[in-house]
Amino acid sequence: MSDRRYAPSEIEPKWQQLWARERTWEVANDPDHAADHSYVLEMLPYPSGEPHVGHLKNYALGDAIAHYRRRTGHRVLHPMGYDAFGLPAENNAIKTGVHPRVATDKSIASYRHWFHRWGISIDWSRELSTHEPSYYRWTQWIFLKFYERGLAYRKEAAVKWCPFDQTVLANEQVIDGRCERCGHEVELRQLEQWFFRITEYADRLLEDLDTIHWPEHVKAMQRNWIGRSEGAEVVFRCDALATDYTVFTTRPDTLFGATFFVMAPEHPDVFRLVAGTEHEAAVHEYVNRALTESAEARGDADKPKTGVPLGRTVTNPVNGEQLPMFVADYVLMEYGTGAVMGVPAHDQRDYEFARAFDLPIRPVVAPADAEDPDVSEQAFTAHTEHEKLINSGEFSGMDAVAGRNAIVARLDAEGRGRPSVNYRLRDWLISRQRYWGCPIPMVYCGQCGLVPVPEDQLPVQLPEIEDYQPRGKSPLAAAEDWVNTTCPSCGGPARRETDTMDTFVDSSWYYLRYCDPRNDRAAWDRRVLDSWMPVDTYIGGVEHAILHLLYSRFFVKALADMDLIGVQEPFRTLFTQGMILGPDGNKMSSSKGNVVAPSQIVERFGADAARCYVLFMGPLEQDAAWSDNGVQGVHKFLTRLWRLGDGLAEEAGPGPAPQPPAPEGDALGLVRKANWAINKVTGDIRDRWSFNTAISAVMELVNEVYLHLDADLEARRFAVATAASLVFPFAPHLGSEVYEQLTGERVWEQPWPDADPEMLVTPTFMLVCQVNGKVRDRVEAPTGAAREELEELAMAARGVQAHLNGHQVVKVIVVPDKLVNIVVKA
RNA sequence: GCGGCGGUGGUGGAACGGUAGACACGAUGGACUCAAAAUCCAUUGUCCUUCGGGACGUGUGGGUUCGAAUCCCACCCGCCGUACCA
Repeated sequence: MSDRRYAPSEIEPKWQQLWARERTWEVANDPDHAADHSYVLEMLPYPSGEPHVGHLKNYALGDAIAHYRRRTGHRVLHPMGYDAFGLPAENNAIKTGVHPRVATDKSIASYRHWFHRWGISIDWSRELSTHEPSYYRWTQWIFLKFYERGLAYRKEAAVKWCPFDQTVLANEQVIDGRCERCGHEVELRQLEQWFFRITEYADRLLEDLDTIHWPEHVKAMQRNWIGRSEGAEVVFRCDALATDYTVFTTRPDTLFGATFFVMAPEHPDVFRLVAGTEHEAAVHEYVNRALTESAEARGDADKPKTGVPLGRTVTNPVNGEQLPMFVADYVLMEYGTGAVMGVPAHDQRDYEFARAFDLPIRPVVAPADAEDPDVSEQAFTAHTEHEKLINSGEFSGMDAVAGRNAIVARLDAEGRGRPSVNYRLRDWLISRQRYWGCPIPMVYCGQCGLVPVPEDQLPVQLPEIEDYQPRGKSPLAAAEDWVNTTCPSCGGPARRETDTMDTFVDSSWYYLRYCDPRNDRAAWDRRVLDSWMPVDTYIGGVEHAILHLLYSRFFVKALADMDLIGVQEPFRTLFTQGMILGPDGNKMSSSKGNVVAPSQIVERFGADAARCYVLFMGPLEQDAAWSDNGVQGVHKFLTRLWRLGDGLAEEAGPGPAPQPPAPEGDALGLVRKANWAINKVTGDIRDRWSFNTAISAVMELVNEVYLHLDADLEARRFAVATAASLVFPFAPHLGSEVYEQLTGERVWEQPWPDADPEMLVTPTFMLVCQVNGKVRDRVEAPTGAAREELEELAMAARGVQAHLNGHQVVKVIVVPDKLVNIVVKA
């Protein structure tokens, strides 16, 4: 072998330049032949600084799939873009005065550079960025479509406000009562804001989860987030004010156990109920304190129950009892109707409230094996068909399920209630009081009111400003020249909407634009779109499980309802990759000083080693800690493969490397191993997303060649060419290099190899011989031998004989081509 | 609380009812070197051993099975999501 060395720094740029020059990965739209289309997509990056190792894993993973699909006969769409609007760039602008576009574009250039340097097979002709007017023009167009259809609307509501970022947030962006961006506690504010009516799609978003191939935990998170509860609405009348109050309950079976009634502090009727009474002062004080408390403190389930009486009563519709009314902060305005019936015997929160206020606790559901439930310590919450109703008038004696249905049916008949479904999901608040986002294309006219900007006047361009500091309203409000406009309807003076859209709006449809990215007459051509959609394979981090992934599903359903797209779901198959942790096992962060920069790894070991290593670390969906030794190990493997290729090129020169016709001895062993590897790698990629074991199979093949360096040349050439071909999806530069050295061909133009079935079986195998399930020997046996023959061979095996010694054979289990288990009596 | 996912060598992990520990890291010994790096070879679950082999081993306890890391039941521990959601 020569003393030349594997030099990724020379090999890799060579192939990268060739792919760029020849535009190898570009794919033209061809809606007439949609059948073989495959859309492989990784979540688009938010460009900030340089890409990190998580990006490397994400794109290496998707790229392997894309390469595999291409070589199995698909036209593969594999595009790239940037989610370019957003707070970090804007906050940076506030600090430095540099326009967010400048910092963003710089970062995009870095990401673009590294995607090239990693050799990711991207169709660069479709590159897009959400901050370009050519993109956000269509974001605005979709907004107008939603507006037309009543899916975008403005309303005043109690919304989450981040005092640090000076903007409102969507529910999904509040984590544990804090802003997901900056970590500050959010406040509730009563503001008029723009919403998307995602709640209208709650049921379909829930049901259609059954139609897509997504990880169970992601589906579970979406189900939880949507939070569908079945129950009933029940009307409680307050005679003093001649007002009906409706509550939502999942436990109508417990209606006879209601002993009080509670309203949320935000409930609009609270002050009216106490106006002019002795309770007025106390209620005002309580409500004001509750409203100023932080969301986090108020949300603590462990804190003792508090509240104050309203001095009024409502009538329980099932038995006419008068229930005392309270206001208490454990009742939330944003769920249900903002009022609940209190059933202390069967709800733990009501139980705690009743104990604190010395209210009666009346059990109405009993376990199957007792007269009464034990409510001396806590509420009794079971309510299956095994529990029975007690103290419930004519319903006493029924089981809890039948009783519940009967009670709801009677309320329904009397007009005092009905079956009902409630959701936890709230409408999506999309307006933001910030600069660096997509302008909302609406104007306010003194004459005409709220007027949409006509489609032919899009895009509403984001104006240049100098002061990005948010002051409780959008910095855009200061751009007077821009704000003042004319009404598209009457031509009179009007003012533009100054809020911008949540950046999740931008990323809710980018995968549609990739299909037809240069179309300047429409957001997309419907035929082209339908030929690519849905995305066949979508890859990204699990952190988007209920933000981006739910919003995108909503978008597609809404667009489908407007007949703008032909699918109901955007992403047929989803794969969520695990995080790469720092070498210390912690999440990478600059403050911990455990950040591994891909640039350094690529410099030391090459892009192929970096890519292979992140896929080899363990199962792709799992988190895994970075190990420098691990990368070195993968680099060693690639070096060994390269040296085999280099040596064979010197020995034989380029030419076809087919499977030799009738190999024998070591050569046969190599040919078999190569076919085994083809079979293993193919299955691992196609059926299991098991790239770590796929790569280990190629390692085994390479090791096998090293153990048989004196085998026939043709067998070695076949084995090494096969290894290069199989490693190509993971290490495309090295795969291309070795394959070309051996054969003179471009590996990506070769079809994915097929295993020769004859080479997957051997004439003999090692028969495992067990006695009572314990392995006692292994003997060589002919493949396909009859059960009797295998039984005889096993019986005769030395290790078996030693353990039979006189015991009576009770039974013999034979698994053909695998094992024999002899069962003996002890 | 609720929902989801996991507990296998010194480490990351293989094995999806049939040989537990593939592949890799680390470690130990050796070869090649003046030396180091690189490379190559051997050994590497634990404990016994007369060196043939034997016993024990996949969080714990039961069960199903000829056979269980794998399936079932109960429990313990860990991670992730979510939570006064009525």
